[in-house]
Amino acid sequence: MRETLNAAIAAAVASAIESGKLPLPSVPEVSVERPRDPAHGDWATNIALVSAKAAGMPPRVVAEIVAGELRSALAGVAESVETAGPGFINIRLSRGVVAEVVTRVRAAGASFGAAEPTGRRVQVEFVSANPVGPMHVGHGRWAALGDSIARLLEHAGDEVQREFYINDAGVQMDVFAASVSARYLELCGREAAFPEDGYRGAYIIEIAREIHAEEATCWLDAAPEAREAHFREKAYAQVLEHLKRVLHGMGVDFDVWFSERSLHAAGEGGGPSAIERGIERLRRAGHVFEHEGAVWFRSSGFGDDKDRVLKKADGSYTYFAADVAYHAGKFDRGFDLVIDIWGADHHGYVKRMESAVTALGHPGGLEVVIGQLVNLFRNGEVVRMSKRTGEMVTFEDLLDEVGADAARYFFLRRSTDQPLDFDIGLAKERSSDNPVYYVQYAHARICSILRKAAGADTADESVDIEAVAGGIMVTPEALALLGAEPGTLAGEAELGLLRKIAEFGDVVEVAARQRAPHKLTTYAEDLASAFHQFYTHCQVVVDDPVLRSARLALSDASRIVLATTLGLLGVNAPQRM
RNA sequence: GCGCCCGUAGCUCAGUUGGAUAGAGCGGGAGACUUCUAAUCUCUAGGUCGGGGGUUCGAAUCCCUCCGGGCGUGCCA
Repeated sequence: MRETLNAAIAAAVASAIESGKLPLPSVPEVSVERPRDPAHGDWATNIALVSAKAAGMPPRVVAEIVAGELRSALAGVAESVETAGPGFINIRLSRGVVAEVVTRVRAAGASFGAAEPTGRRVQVEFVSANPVGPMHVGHGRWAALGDSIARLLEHAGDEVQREFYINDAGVQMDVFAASVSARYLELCGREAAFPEDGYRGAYIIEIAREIHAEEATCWLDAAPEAREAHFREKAYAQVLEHLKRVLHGMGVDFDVWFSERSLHAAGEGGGPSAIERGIERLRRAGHVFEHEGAVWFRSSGFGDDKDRVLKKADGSYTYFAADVAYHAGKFDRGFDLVIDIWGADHHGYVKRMESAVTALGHPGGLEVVIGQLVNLFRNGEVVRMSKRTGEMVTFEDLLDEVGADAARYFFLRRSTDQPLDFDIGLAKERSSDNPVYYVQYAHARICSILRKAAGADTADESVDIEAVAGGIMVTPEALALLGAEPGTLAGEAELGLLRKIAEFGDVVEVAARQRAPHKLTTYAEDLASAFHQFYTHCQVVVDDPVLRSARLALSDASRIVLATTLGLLGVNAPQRM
């Protein structure tokens, strides 16, 4: 519809110019928008305001001229074309045209609002936690965020791969192993000094206990190096298993789990490692220099504050060097766009990574989304956590308590760059205060209506909703009954719902482009609200078979869009509550 | 000091990249179930969009400046 109107407006302006009514050198950029206020119609254009100056005429006069042309061009499509305010042209579509969206939604089903395949290959990398402990709630937010962005991009036509980068190289793994080792020795009844900077969480004891249960005391007198090397792998495997299980439990499954270690390992036939080859690439491009015994990347040449070390004076590589190699590899794998989702505490890292990707020959190929942190509350009270003592509410605890649907929904409800206050009490509440239930309830209500329409008990779970929905037959003439009584509560409720459904395509497009799933939760709540109003003011299963078919079809279209929206959020759409 | 993010109703936040009278939920006040789920709906109160300049037909939105908060600023990961 947007395209149709754009074209019609451009043509109207062109014809006004041609007939000499409008003194303009050329047709300006046309844009139509949905007015905030429904009293302003379905669509509005500011074309007259934009071009008034060039035409040397007051905006309202320009608007009148264009509106005159538009009226005849849009006969049959628009019910009215009016000028208003400082010079807007408001277009009100005829009811039949507005109601067509019901047919389009029901024909498209879950793919309503989806774009044609773009052929673009996108990788979304997210969570990417150190495998040395349980996920915290921030990881949960990033998991929900990354997965939903991936779903949005898929809906927008991209081919998407989800990847988890496992930081399994580096000193944190040694600290981890030493911590487990100390707990193991304690379990064996031996005094053991706990590492100064060790991980003190109770989960370390759990891991040690499992090893102890399996292998008893056979590592008690082993050389510390051998013991820790063994424990490191055992503990790593356990944590990785935990990560996969928790993520799967919330509906997040990765295509690739990428090990940082593989970047350090020698290449084919003992050749240079991926890290060494990555540095070599930067060197060949002329962006590497040596200084004070270290190897540097000249990131300052790409807008970074300062240059960054790749290889330390002691011969080891920085985390950044591994990341350079890792990102080089992503583009080798053929991705057109690489999206990284990082916690806010890493935002100082963005510039250097972008610099490296540009230096590798992929300017603009990397996009970093920064996810702000999560503050946990319980009924208004802050939940205190201590990193030092390891006391914390893990993400798994949170999932167990509030469930995957509420967790995902709340994580995605705020814009990405906004810190999130997560209230556990509210997320569990089964009331109207809780937006996730509000939205799901609208979906369940629709299913209940469909069951009734099929002549079944409204609570009969064995009813196949899709089959019932597929059996609803409706004619364009019937659909034109929707909103046939504007000004009445029923008529306005029907029109409001139709308009909200018609917005969906725009919402998905913007949410995908801006990597902003929170626009989906806002939309979901608006759509649910529009449906609840419709439900209150309009009896769906009425005696008149024509009106009934129209309202059933509208309910069904609402159901489909509601379910699709929730699907993009990764939240279930229950048929009964 | 420098860099990034944020500041909108009592609270938590939207605001479609410059549009019309700035919105929603919660909280406050008043109402609606013989009806397809009241986990719902209706009405009402509440604002110098942190302050001040600027850009223009038009600014919460763009530019400058100041105030206030968060994070970052390692040859750590």
